[in-house]
Amino acid sequence: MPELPEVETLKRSLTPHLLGAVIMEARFSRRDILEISPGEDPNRFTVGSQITGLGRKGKYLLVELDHRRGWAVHFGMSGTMIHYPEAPGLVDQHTHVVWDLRGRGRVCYRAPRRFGRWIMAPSGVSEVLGDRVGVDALDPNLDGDRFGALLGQSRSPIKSRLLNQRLVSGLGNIYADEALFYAGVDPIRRASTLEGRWEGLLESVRGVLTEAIRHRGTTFSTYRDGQGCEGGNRQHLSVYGRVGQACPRCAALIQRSVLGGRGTHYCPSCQN
DNA sequence: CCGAACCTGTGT
DNA sequence: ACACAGGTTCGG
Repeated sequence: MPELPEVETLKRSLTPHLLGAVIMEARFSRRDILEISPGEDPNRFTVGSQITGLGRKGKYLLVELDHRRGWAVHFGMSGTMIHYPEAPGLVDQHTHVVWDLRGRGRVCYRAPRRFGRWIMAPSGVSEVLGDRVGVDALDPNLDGDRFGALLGQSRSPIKSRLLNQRLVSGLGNIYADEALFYAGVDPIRRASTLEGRWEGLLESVRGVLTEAIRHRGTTFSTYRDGQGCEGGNRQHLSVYGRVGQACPRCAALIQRSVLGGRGTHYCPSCQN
């Protein structure tokens, strides 16, 4: 579910409640969503620590504990992390992590489909992701040339390149489709043929992401921010989820196809 | 590179 | 019963 704008919204909405809090008690109820170093115990690793910062890289929420340790949290398709001012909050069979904060309520992580992951970082939460997450799409150091150099070295469809988190991170199915629409680029166009259009595509990527953050993310069904509130960006989407509706630019009908196994939404007339 | 796999839930 | 869903990884 959450792509970059949703995780960014989550981070911002959780920060005032979590920053500086001490984790009094923790319950990790499913081993299979944890990536932990052998011999480490998630509870012992966590309990008694102070939350010293919240960050984000791509679609990962970085929870920094004291002594440079922490957790890198991924939400898969259906994950949520909600802060409740007091217990119990929503705890059911899909709630896999619960943290009780001293005097500051409780955080519950739910992931009904269990595609999410908690990656333990015993030394450096931003480094633990290694090369599985490339430069963040909103990183100011990313420019058109670098963007093109990263994505353009392949004959794969440009949309598949945008979805590859090892190259540039943060885009998922919604915002890849939206960015390609704004840039006027056909999703199946081969990446190696985008010569001269990288600057424009990167501008479109940044545009759709920052607008979505401004609207606090897109909620189709399960996305919620740190207080359990829905995002308001859905009504601002141009093509995603709008099959059969008029293109906002040329009034042709938005189409849907399947690319790399993902539903792909585009205007057949504006995008080439 | 595509499809399948990993999961549960929802809508037709 | 079947298709589909905001993601990632693996095998062929």
